[in-house]
Amino acid sequence: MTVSRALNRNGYVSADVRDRVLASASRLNYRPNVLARSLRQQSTKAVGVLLPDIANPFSSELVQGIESVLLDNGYDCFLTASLRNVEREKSALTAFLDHRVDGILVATRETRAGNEALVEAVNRGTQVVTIGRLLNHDRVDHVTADHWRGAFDAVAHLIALGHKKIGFLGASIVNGSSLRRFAGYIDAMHEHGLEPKPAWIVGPKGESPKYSTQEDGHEGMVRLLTPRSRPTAVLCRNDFTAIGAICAASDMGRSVPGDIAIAGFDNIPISAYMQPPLTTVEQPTAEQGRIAGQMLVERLTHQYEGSRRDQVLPCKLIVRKSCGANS
Amino acid sequence: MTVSRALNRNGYVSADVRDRVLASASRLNYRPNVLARSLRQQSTKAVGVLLPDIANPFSSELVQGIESVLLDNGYDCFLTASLRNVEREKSALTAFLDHRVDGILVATRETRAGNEALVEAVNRGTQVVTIGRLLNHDRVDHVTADHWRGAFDAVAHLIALGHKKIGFLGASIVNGSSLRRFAGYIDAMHEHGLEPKPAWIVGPKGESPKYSTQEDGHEGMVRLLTPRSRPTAVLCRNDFTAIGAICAASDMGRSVPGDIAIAGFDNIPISAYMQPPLTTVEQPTAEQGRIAGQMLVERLTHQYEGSRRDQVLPCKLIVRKSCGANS
DNA sequence: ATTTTATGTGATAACGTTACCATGTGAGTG
DNA sequence: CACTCACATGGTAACGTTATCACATAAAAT
Repeated sequence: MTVSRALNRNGYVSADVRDRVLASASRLNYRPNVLARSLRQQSTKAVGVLLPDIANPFSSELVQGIESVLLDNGYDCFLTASLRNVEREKSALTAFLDHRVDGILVATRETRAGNEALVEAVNRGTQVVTIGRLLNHDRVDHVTADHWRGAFDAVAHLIALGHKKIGFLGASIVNGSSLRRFAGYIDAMHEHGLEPKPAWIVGPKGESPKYSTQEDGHEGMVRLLTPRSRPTAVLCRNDFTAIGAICAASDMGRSVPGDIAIAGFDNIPISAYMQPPLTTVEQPTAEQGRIAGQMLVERLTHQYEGSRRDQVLPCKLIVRKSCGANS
Repeated sequence: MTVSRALNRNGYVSADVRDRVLASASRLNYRPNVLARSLRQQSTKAVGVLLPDIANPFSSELVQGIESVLLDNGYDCFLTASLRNVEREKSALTAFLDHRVDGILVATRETRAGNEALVEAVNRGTQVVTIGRLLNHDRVDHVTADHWRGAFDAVAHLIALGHKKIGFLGASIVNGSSLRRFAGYIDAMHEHGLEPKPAWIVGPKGESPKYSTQEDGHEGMVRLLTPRSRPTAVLCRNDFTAIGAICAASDMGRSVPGDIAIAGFDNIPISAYMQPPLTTVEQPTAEQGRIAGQMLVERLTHQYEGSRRDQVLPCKLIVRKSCGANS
């Protein structure tokens, strides 16, 4: 017990004893067994971070924000990537719960099964904070960027440049409603008295909500440019799809932005280096991570115990050349 | 005890009792406490994966390979990103050790401090396998792609296309020797009777080994194209720098590959969608992950207890348009 | 002188598992 | 009939910590 006090520097220990304990510990290369400590204290001082995938600047930046807060507060972070796969997500969550993490940060897109698993986690006493994902639970805080307004602003920008036939790449009309970027596009069109035509909207074909890669963007742009009624501008679901779309347009002999303007979303670092540089919408990613981390820490330390907090951060339009603006 | 046997399905338990136990467990939403189990069994059935960064298709693919093997063998994986920062790497490693992972997979670039920490981990009994990183220890297996030959082949390709003034972007002559891609470039030049000029080689300016981003590539290409003695082709350290380089060339009014041929390394998914599509060297990333995972599992289960194994996998040249080959 | 307070040390139990051993049953064997 | 053997069940201790309590001493306050 005295040793424990000496190592943890709490309680009364004489300087002499403490020094001898610390000296022995360092001589023996002693490291406390976190398992035993966690078992006793019923707390691991570890949090799990559930990411959509990790080949993604978004995830990386988010994690930086998260870790900056959590490490400072004495929590270790363990990451897992769900690969946008429900099974993987559930098993990752189970792994976190089995390892008794104190809290979980979730940055994956919502799925039914995932939500159920999360609610169960909360009911078990694990604190959960979501990032860019809705989870209807009174004790689950939430932080997100305003994707809706980001898309709205991007469309407004395209309209200001004279475009009227504006398409969206990355959502299907049937199940796109949960994608706030898509909703922002639709609402912006209506707001400006324009009616989005179904032929200008391409996305996943089946039930799958996935449509996030360069391949998808390429395929989608081919579909957009083939029919008679073609858009003159396209807002893409994210920068990856936008990059695929630029490539497809170029493959089909169309110039960007001359024949078709293309805007992305997320402002991944590479988008500034495209030919042409990509106009896109930036979201405050690291900031979301920091805030989510902060919210989680406040829950874990009982600094905050109230009901759900929602924080929505603004996005920012980054104008480059892919939409023809002269800046 | 009987309950433990019933849940773990080992030892003798009557069918009746087992069913009742399982029924109760499921009714009570029981989950075994992994901490207690690990404490008792002196094994967590978890492995830590130390990644260079996570905004990287390389990491993502690697993790897929790793997880495919480890999950099948009953091990959970926890990821950490060192962000190419020695302090972060050490603290991540400490976190793994403190949480008593059974094994560690390391995919970061070697550093002195990192190596020392790893050797200490091994001496504590934690199994370590490295990926693309040398660690001189008799019990540490190692898997890597043949970066040297990949670069060698890429240079040979450029030479076959008629280039003689071939540069390298991403290493400095002083501390580039540990970068096998750079060594492959140098050796290929000599092998073909060409002498690489210092002016054709750009990389980090100080001690730092970092030179991996689009920004770096852009900056490097500007430096390459400014002086009188300019290369006609450049092999870049990776695809990110190559993409930055293409952008810089274009910014300076040079055509790729007309004025300057550019090759990358890694074949990240986006490289096929560049303008022009990037000629690059592919490494079998997921395969490295699978093999490393397999080696680790064999160590952990005592299926293999011999001395160090080294596995080197071949790279593959992916010819696209950025070097002017007509395919 | 007595009581309080601050300081220091250690015994004990508990966290939730499982390894190991002890015991018990009933069937089959010599 | 005694004996082995497969099957079944449970008691006990241990993994490495720390919360709690108990106690001891010395200094300070009454």
